[in-house]
Amino acid sequence: MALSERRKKILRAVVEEYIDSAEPVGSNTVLSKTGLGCSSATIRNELVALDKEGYLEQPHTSAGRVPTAKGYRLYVNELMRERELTHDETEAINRGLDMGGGNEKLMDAVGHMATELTSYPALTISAAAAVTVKRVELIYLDSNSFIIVLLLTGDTVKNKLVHLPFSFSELLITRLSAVFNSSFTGVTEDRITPELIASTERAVGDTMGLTSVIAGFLIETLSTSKGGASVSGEANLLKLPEFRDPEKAHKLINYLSNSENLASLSTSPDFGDVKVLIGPENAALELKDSSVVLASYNAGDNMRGIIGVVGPTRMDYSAVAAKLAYIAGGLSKLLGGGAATNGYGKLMIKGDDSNA
Amino acid sequence: MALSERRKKILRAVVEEYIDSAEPVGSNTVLSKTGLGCSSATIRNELVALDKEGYLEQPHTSAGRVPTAKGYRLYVNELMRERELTHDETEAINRGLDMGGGNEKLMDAVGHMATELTSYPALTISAAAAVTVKRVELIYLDSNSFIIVLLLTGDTVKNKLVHLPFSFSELLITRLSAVFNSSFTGVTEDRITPELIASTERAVGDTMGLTSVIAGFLIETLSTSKGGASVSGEANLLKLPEFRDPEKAHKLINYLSNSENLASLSTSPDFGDVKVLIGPENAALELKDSSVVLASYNAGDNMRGIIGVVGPTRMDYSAVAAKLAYIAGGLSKLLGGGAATNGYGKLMIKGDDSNA
DNA sequence: GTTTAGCACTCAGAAAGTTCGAGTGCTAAA
DNA sequence: TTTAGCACTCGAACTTTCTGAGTGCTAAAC
Repeated sequence: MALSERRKKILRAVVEEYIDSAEPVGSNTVLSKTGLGCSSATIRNELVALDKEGYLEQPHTSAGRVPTAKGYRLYVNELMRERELTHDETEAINRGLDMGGGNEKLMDAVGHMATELTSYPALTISAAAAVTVKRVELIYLDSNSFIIVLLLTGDTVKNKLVHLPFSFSELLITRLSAVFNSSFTGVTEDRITPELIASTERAVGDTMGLTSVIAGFLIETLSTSKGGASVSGEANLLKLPEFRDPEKAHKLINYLSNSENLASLSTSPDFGDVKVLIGPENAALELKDSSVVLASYNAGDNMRGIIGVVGPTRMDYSAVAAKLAYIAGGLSKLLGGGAATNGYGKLMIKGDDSNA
Repeated sequence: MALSERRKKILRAVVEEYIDSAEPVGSNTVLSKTGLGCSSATIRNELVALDKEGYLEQPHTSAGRVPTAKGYRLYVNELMRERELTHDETEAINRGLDMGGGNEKLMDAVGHMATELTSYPALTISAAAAVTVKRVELIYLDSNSFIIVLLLTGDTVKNKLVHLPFSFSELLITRLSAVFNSSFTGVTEDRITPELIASTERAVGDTMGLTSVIAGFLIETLSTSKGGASVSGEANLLKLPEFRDPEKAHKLINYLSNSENLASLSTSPDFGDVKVLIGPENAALELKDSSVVLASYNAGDNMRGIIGVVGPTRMDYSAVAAKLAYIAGGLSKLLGGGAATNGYGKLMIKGDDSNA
């Protein structure tokens, strides 16, 4: 059953007020916020109705109302006013994205920026469908050491300095370089078999195991480059009244510091959209009292990234979603070589309605 | 004035009990801990004396005693029993150090290990006297892009993929490579002047500004490689009773998350030793209620690193110091190509006695 | 049927009061 | 110098009281 206009207005007022104050909202507050031309008694009647329908609840009789997850859901889906970013905000984001640097550094910086902008912990997740090596370069340093440089899909560059206790010739390194470029490029991790390594070893006449060293680094690099997740700004939780109990904060922070947990957040197939997961909509127990807002972006070369923030259910969804959408749009443009499907920074919220 | 044997025993008992329990220690507890053959009244008399001399204090009349910074200082300098690491502990550390990986990754891993081992936030700081580039390699990819690979003193390798909106020849890249290797190696950041860049540009016939791009990356790399600091495991503070107030934890975490703050901790010229800074001995206001334990190591090539932990003044100094000393020793061996001055893992505590 | 004034009622949280006991300092005797 | 003994202190925990924001209901007004 659809809600009357008035009830919607009231629900919106309760949600927005509660987001601000973190305290149960009473009928008088609603009255003054909505400017509805009726008395507080009327509002109370409406509140009872919203309560019955499950959009609001009371922490205890004779307290004001607090939105339920269902209430937030409706708010996010229908009631929320789209928040335009200020010029300063878009400027700040553009500047932040501009600073270049390696891929990982960029993600780090983006995470910090999201934290800065929203004052919630931010998370960045990236996942590649299939990473392969595009180019292998070996740099001979001296008879005991050389550098491996790998160019991966997604234009990430990885390197490693190898130092060995025995000597080898520059010629061997050159030969290895050529062979690796012909046999190991465009190949996914699982295709680098012991057999391939052994045959390469024979082909190049490597009796010292250099081939395995290099192949080992390839495998390691490919497997660690498949994706990653990190958080920043966890300490911001401590400022929030819902985490007045350090125990609670600790639990959530612990959960977030495990990158496997984070990675599991990325399952949702949203692209170019912003996704909001409210309280119990989260699969993880540790997030049942919190909300997560995620925006995904196209990182090129079949890579997909997600940037998000975690906060209390009482979160300024509208501002957070707008900021993340803008950042994600910028990243798509920067990395994916094109705008996101919905256009750069266009806010298009898709919720998880399964629980609503 | 030197303390009598009995008073030392009592002081030690108070400190160790308080480290354990975080609660003021009474005369009866001391009695049962020391097994001293006297009555609690005698202990009380001694406690009053220790109180008068400034080693202990009472949170309020009729509470037990708590060590002062001076008390901890004496404990650390004279009373503390050296803690031997268990086989499991040394094993764990050795394993942790073994896992190789790039320099930064290693430091990250070491920080996490220190956190794991001590359950306090750990910090890693590194500082190089003068970083220079040992070798420059340019890898031509296509007419619009190439990779810069830099080998720095300390055997760190840095790279960057450069993508430009105009074409250049492979020949130019090769020439640039040669010139950079001859003119820019062994040179500190401040010696890379606009004049040098301009003359290089002329020498190599670069009209497109590639030289500046590469030199810019050199400068950037040299300046960011001079040192760095990072923290891990901040959330561990939340478990401690002294940080029951989230506000307090937040302040400290904030302080620690600023790497400049961390860097300023490294001023103390200890080498191969473990340094303990107790509460007010810390220069920073934010650390006045906390203690910091630092161990430094030789990272080779004139680089010096520090690994440390931050915790409440009530910290198990002996265990923490032993663990850090062992880690630092291992790092010296691993990176510096030799044992620390005091031998691998030998514990040698040097305090800051200026305030004692 | 909807709205509103009016009022009794509820209940968390603050404030004030009470109890409890660990631990003290002091005294006087050993 | 040590110790038994004892009055005293004071925070922590628990109880009680007070307060007021906010409710739900009723009955009259629109």
